[in-house]
Amino acid sequence: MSGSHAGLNPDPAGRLACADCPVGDSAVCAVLSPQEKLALSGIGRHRILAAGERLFDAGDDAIACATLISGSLKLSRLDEDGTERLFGIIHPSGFLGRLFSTQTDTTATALTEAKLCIFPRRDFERVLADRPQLMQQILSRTMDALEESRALVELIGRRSMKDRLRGFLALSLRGQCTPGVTEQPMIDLELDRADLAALLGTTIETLSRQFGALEADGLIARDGNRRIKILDPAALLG
Amino acid sequence: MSGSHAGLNPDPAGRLACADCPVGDSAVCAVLSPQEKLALSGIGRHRILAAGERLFDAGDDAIACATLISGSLKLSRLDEDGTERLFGIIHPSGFLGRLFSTQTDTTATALTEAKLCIFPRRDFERVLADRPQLMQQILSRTMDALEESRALVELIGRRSMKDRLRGFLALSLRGQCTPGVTEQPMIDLELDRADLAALLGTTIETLSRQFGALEADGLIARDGNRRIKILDPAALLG
DNA sequence: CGGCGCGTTGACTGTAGTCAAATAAAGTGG
DNA sequence: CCACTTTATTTGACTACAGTCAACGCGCCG
Repeated sequence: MSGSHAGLNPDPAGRLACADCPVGDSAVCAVLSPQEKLALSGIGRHRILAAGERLFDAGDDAIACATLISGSLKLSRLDEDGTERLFGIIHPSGFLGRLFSTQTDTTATALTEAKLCIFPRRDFERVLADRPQLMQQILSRTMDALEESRALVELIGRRSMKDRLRGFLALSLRGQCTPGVTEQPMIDLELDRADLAALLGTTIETLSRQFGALEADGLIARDGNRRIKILDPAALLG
Repeated sequence: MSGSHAGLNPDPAGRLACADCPVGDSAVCAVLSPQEKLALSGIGRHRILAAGERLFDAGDDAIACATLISGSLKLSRLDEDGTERLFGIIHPSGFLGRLFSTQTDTTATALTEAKLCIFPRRDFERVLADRPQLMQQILSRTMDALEESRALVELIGRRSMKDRLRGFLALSLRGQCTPGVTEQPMIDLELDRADLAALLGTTIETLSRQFGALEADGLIARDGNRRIKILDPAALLG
């Protein structure tokens, strides 16, 4: 790798180089022609967030939407009493931002170092109006996000914490789609206990006990704090 | 009123009459010109659901999207263990349906008698591709729905049931937007206890007790099973 | 070595779930 | 309009589970 940021070589003027973008064929802009991408890249710029750094999803008027190039982000909001609540995790090629609307107070925080391709909201909306395929792409992803949010509602609506954690692990399992049929797949938790508790609507103590319970049941085995081996995938999904 | 269905007079052939549609200027189709509406009405038809009747949101390939004309619907899904889980309520002029996707198992059930304007998914998608304003309208509403779903996540993520119910009442209060500044506004619950429990992720017994607790606190007063007078709006929202 | 961040464990309390029964509301037919 | 049936909601007693506060273990870095 020649640059410090693998897979991305912005030219000296800071223009986006789409040609060698690692998510060029899976992000929303994949539906655009090279010329259209060039036009879009004219209004966007790159930004790198260090782990823990926050991007204001909508609170900031200038930077309202973005594609995640690498790393991962958590979407969260602060309750009125100061408690953090997680809504989901964004992975590379994911799109984030609230178009056509007054701003929300949802923030995006980098879980790892994260590279983003960000666009001013107004400019992006203008481009959108002329490119139906791009708008359809965004619509489709927004509907996916809605689906995902409802899956979360379903998850945290469960009464027992053991079921919530089981359900979360089941979702993670599907999400990771480990290539190659592993009998006992591994899950990498991208969240620490505090974030996972904020996602599932519980406390770190209860979470810890439920991990213990699932392990005692022979369903999982822990390897360090964030690696989980699934001993009985059938029981997890069932 | 001449017909049995107030505000709607489909012609003898079953074609939609958009001219006197009660939600014609607030539904997604409001952005279309009269001619465009005519074209759209050619692919849609009306349907009336009796209270309790279900419309398969996506399980049915032929009927995949719709605008609600009157009445109200609940969106729900059945957990693998047979428990119903609510995701939200649709009101007149609301749009429902999952475009551009494999089907989900979310169903829509009429809470009251409900009139819908339904469209075959494929046909609707074709129209969408040619009408950017309509697509933008749908995108905007989908983002609203996502916002709403996240508000629900925030709600049911709260640990205490009293807070959940308080939060729900607060949302209902904003939602109803009673015209005229009432000091002690009324809320009409559109859901029975079972549905409300399914929405908030609890049981009808606990719900009942929390209603009692809020009443004992002097926050609300109940009038029958579904009417709530808000005695202290400030405490509810705070 | 000692402090610090993160996760686990323990003891205790409070709150929500469960099963069962009573009461209130709504619908039905005379 | 009233008596009766059916359904919806409330209340009670009990149990189990999750939250809270506090202490401990562990790996990491200065």
